[in-house]
Amino acid sequence: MIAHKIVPNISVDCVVFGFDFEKLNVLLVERELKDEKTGEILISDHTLTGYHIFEDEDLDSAASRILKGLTGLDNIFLEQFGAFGQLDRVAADKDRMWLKYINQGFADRIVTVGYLALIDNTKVTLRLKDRNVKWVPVAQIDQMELAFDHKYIFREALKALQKKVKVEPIAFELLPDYFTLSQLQKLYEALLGTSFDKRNFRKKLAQVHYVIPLKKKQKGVAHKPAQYWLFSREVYEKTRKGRISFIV
Amino acid sequence: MIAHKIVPNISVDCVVFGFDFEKLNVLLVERELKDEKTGEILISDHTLTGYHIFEDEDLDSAASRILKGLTGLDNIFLEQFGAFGQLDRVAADKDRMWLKYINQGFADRIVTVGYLALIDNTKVTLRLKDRNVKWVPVAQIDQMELAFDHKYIFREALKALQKKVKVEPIAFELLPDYFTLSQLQKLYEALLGTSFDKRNFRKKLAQVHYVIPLKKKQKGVAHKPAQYWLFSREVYEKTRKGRISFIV
DNA sequence: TTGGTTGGTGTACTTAATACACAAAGTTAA
DNA sequence: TTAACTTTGTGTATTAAGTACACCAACCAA
Repeated sequence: MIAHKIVPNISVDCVVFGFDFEKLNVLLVERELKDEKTGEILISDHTLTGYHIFEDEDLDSAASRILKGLTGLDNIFLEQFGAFGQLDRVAADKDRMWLKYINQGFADRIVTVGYLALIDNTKVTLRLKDRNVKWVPVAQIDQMELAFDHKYIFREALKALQKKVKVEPIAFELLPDYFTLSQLQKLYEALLGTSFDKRNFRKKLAQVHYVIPLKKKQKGVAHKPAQYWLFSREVYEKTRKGRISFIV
Repeated sequence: MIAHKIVPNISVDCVVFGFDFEKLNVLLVERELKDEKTGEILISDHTLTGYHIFEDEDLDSAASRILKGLTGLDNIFLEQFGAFGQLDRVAADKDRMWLKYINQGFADRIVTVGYLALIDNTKVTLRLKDRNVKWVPVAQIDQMELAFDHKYIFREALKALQKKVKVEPIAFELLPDYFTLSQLQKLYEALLGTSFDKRNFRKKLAQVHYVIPLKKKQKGVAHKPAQYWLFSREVYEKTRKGRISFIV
């Protein structure tokens, strides 16, 4: 493995969303710092997943690299949603202490580029050397303590996601290759924080041709088994109108 | 005036749009470099308006500063639409030559944050010391030579603008405080590259309460004078529904 | 066999989108 | 002063989409 030189004042941060068929979750990394002598816990909170870009890589590549490291997957949905450069974004005492502790030659002033990542929970087992990674329900983030300006960045990511989901069929990135319509509806409800009428939701889907029924059905469930459906990006690209929309 | 230290590898670029009641224009700065001895023209093309950020300012402040210098105005509509960090974005021969010539200690690798700016043409006279600034119709940009990756950045800006305009009432930023409905329609047509039926366009506007008729009328025009209207952001904020919408 | 659970469907009503044509109010030029 | 020119401003009929709402079907478990 080649050693890459980092750019000390530019990073990317990925806000990784996942859906567990119940609620929307974000991926956070635990951050803990103990006093070497006393064992006192100096820092205990969470961060988004991010790192500095390398001298020899693009922004997008840096984000892909980070996600690959985290999930083992390429081809994850990944999209910029903003750049964050507030003067004080890494200036809190604990954050300075942390940067000093990890001591990797980062600058005092860091601009970070935020990436939205949508992943299919069912395909992935997370890993990150030496660090604990976990899924946290988005509704809980407000009560949590996050490093740097990561809470702000998370909120912007969520807003961007909610906006985008109304206008483009990206929600499917959060589902397995095939899924039931109830799962899809629950996902939209989780994403947008609303609820839909089942019949109307399905009527709307019927207008669209890129959600396609399979022959397959659910098995082993204690109720009428649901049909599986699939999202076809190909059909979407071919049939999309200039108009806005799809759902709400 | 205090001397600010620049960040050598981070800049902002503003894509400034204006509307002349006929078509949509972008603001470009002429870039020319002559050989000192022979007088031969080495570079002759255009750039967007941008500059490096200072050590002691935010990204947003940097963009505001640049626009203030250009237009004399604060309170211009200004919004990030992307960060650009391709490895080769400042690597073309002429661009390297230019950076060497202006010799201000910029880095080889520069990440720039793109800002969309919408300005009311009627309020502004442009200025930029030592440089020619001009409005260029967006339709012409494809045939022009632009510095760095500025053509790409411009295209991304236009896409972002077109997307946004369908969903938020930002087009009004391009018009004077009061305007006729035909002007508004022409603006939407210019922005989206489509055309609308006059009656349907007005019917749609009538559903919305934030475009408000004034008592004033046009004067001195060689036809039936049109009524003036005004956009009220206040009414917009109060009456907006969660739903998407407004025009096309 | 019953009860529990989720899946899947249709109709009536309201609201928005689209297509389309002509008289009114001003200026200009003969 | 009149006629020609130009842009403004308006309404209706038709089609498409959004909304509100209730019940039977299919499977499992006990």
